[in-house]
Amino acid sequence: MTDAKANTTTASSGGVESVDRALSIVGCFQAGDHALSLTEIAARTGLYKSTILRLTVSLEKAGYLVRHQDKSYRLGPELMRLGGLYQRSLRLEDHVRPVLRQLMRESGESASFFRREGAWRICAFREDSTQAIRDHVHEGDRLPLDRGAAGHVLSRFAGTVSAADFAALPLRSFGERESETGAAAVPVFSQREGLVGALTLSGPLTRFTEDRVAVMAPLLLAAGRRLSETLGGHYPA
Amino acid sequence: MTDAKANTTTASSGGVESVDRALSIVGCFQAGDHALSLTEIAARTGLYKSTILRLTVSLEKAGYLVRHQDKSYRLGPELMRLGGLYQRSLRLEDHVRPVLRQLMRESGESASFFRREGAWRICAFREDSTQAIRDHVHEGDRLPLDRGAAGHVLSRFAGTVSAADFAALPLRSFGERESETGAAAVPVFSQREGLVGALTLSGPLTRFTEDRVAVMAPLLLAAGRRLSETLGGHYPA
DNA sequence: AACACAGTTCTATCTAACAGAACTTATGCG
DNA sequence: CGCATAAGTTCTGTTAGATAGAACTGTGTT
Repeated sequence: MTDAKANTTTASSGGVESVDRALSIVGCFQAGDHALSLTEIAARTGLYKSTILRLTVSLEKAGYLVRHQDKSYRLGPELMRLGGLYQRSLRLEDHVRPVLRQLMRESGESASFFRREGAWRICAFREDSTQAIRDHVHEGDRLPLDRGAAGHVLSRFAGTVSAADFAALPLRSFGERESETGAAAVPVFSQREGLVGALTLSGPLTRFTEDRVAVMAPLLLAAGRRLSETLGGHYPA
Repeated sequence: MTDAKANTTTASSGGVESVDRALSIVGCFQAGDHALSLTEIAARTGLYKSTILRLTVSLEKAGYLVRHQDKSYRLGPELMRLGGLYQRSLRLEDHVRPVLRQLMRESGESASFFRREGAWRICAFREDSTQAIRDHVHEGDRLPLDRGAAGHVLSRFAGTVSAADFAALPLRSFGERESETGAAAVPVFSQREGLVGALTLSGPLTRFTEDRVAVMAPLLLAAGRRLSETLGGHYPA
């Protein structure tokens, strides 16, 4: 390898450059971006506009992007199909959703299920509270692993776990990831994978006081235990 | 090289081949496929295994695919993030308006989009015909749910739907809600909500004869299907 | 009218994507 | 148990085709 232009950000081996670039275009859409202009995409990715124009033709053909009248790019419907497929391929969903729904009904607060994904946690499933004031997290959202009740659960119950760890459940957080939000969370285990995720109840701090959380605790623990048993994992007796 | 101009034959033109191929790998996952082997992917896409191996490195890096212990490929979590983003970026209006405009241009009649609202239906969006004689409904108008083509659609396609229901599309009404007005309507579905509304063409009975409506029918059906697909819902094949 | 800026087209150059053979594990089957 | 066959992986010479960047068009602003 005669060293190429100074440019290459990824540099590292393997893969196909044009594919990396194309996916970086899709990837530069972040929460809140409804539409991005060619110039904006060029700024975010560092690619030449002509290159983007070429790559987006392929992305449009595949339905990953849609170009609007005003020349702006938006994400395309194929992503929804694939996102749905991904979720269903984890058959977790069938078991988790009913539990979330029940948790939400019993507690009145939003119930979510987080999975670890590298150095992050993603909200795999969620049942929103029906109350007017609630926290806003959506399925697919990626949150930090080191903040929030669910984050702590995914960190602490990843390896071998002591009885003391279970005694501390549910793990709580108050105004930690977001200043106005509180949460309580428990782990979920399966037969084959061990820790698969964290069940959490979350909402505004005004409703997440120590007292209130103490009421939610047994609901969460029961749900975590029940779901884990369904998946073949188990809590200590 | 010699004369570049001549070589316009394949004309699959535009786009980047390696990106097309990479996306065809992701695209070959269909409902029910939890995991695909290298060989299976090669069979479905027609690509060489070595090519797939190279391309999948990029797809894995981007989180579009995950490779399991057993060497099988599964869809990756990035797809869920993007799918979620897509759904939230859906502003119903952005997708409905262009469809209405096209419907109106193709048919020459006023096109409207109705949503159910309790025991009523309201005209959420509308594109008026340019003809001098036309029916007069405005955005925001509240009409009865039990009269008119769009009303019937919103009633009949609300719950579970049979193939026979689809065979009857578009639903028609002649001088029903208003003595001088006729209409034809089809349902629109989305991924999450199911039935979201009804697309309708309406105008004076003098232009809404059985014959004329028969001409509009395929336009409406195509529009309903297309819009539904954009929103992640679907018509039966 | 002149400017600035977004989007688009075009092309010579040379990278890096490709096909296919060769090789190394796994899996089945008699 | 061992032979057969298929799955997965690595390697390489060739050249297709992806790239960078200049040039161009169109649109809105002062």
